[in-house]
Amino acid sequence: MSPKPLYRQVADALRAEIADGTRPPGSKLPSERALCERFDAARNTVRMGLNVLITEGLVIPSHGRGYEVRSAEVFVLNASRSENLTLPQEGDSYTTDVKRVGREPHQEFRVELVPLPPEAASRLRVESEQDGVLRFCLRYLDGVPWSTQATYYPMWLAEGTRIAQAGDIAEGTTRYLADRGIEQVGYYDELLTRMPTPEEARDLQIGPGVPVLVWTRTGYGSDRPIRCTVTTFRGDLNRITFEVGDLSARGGQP
Amino acid sequence: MSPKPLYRQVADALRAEIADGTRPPGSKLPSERALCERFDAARNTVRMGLNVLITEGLVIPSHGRGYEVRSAEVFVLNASRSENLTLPQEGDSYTTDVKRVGREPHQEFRVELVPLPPEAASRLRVESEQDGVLRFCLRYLDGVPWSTQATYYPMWLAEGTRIAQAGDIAEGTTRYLADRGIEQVGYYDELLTRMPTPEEARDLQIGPGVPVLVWTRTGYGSDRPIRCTVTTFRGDLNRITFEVGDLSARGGQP
DNA sequence: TAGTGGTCTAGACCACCTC
DNA sequence: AGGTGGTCTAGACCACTAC
Repeated sequence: MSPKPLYRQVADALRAEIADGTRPPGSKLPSERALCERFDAARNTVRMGLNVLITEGLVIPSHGRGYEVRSAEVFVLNASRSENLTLPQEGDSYTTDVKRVGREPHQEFRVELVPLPPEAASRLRVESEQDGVLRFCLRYLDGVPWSTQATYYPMWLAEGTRIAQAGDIAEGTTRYLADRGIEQVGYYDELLTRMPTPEEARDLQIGPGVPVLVWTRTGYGSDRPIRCTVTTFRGDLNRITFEVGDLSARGGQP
Repeated sequence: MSPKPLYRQVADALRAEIADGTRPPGSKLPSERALCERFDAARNTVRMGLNVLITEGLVIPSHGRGYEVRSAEVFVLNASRSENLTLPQEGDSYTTDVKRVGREPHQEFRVELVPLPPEAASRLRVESEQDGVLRFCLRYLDGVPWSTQATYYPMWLAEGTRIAQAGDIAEGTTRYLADRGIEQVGYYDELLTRMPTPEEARDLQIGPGVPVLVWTRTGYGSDRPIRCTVTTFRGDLNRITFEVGDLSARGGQP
């Protein structure tokens, strides 16, 4: 039996203390130098142990203020009800969903004409590099960066609509298009997870050790795809749900 | 302007070389000592830079063999078609789905009577800590650990069925129960991502810097929940999809 | 055996935050 | 000012892998 490396002992000990409630969410860990004494280790070794916990998403380091045990308050997005045009909405789906649970939405918005990235182009079934309309949102919840959403539209759809024009579409683009005869009759959702790119980490203010959840919805008209929406969530703050079939036995649970 | 820290320069330079194809997936990075020379840095500093790339999921370190650029070959699981009893199946959903794309499934299986964990108990609407049946799978794809699946059943359902007995149920449990009058009329899916626990990292042989994708499906009968399935995927190797509505415009795409 | 990454030490100086 | 984490050095020895 080889003994565990010292830095793992540090990580394991602290992880156990977090798990059993000795160090509740929001509390501070002892300082690195204090942990050096406790474990009789060099500072680099203690830092390696703390790094494990950061990578596991358990603690957040703050320069000059110590390490804090992370608290988890997640937002649940119901992907089945989102964009369901038969449900009552005030404004777009995001605003509706967030207000429904009594939290405060805010979004920064922009519209661009861009060459379609390969993933969007293939999903929209147009040539890659061809231009398309990008409607981009950086979304906040109670002032905290929460997710980014990029929706790509093919050029043929931009003509004769306000899609390519700057400015929010108050009723939501899905409804706006539906009212103009471009109806979304079905969609294809893809979900994946990975570590954030440096750009995503910056936009969403993601610390190290937190993955992103990427939700790609391709919306279809009766004869061709009409849009491709890529939503990137902070993995530590979000959960996505789908409802299928008869859930009357479920009651009104969240 | 403060210059970037040296270890970030190391990470950025290597990340760029990976992105532009200079270092293709499967290739080896120069050794730590070689990178020390190239960047005129101490070994610890180079290791900090490499650590960034590990955390981003871009490279995998192997003791004694160097760092390898990770290659991504993902498996796509269609959660809408999975368990759809109207589709032809040979055996359970997992086996069917994997064979459909010409890959080799393998699973290690066990059945236990356990106190229900809180998340499962609340979803099954029984008291926490009460006993339930756990059917657990560790699943491989082409010999690589791919996902774990834990399905919890309430005790009332175990009586008079083979659910609580060890051994695989060849036709799949969903069909087995349906054939015995316990029909799943709807389900509620939840998706989240996080970093793996040490146990998950061991079972799935997940390296540092790779998140897991957790898919929880609660199946409902006409009057109450009948099971809760928690599937934990390696985030680097899996993607989940959902289909809703009329997708005839989509054709037979994968 | 030689080269690789894994672990670890004992310092140093800097940048940030709180008081 | 004093404590915190952030960065960095220059070594050391061990464990694993390849040849």
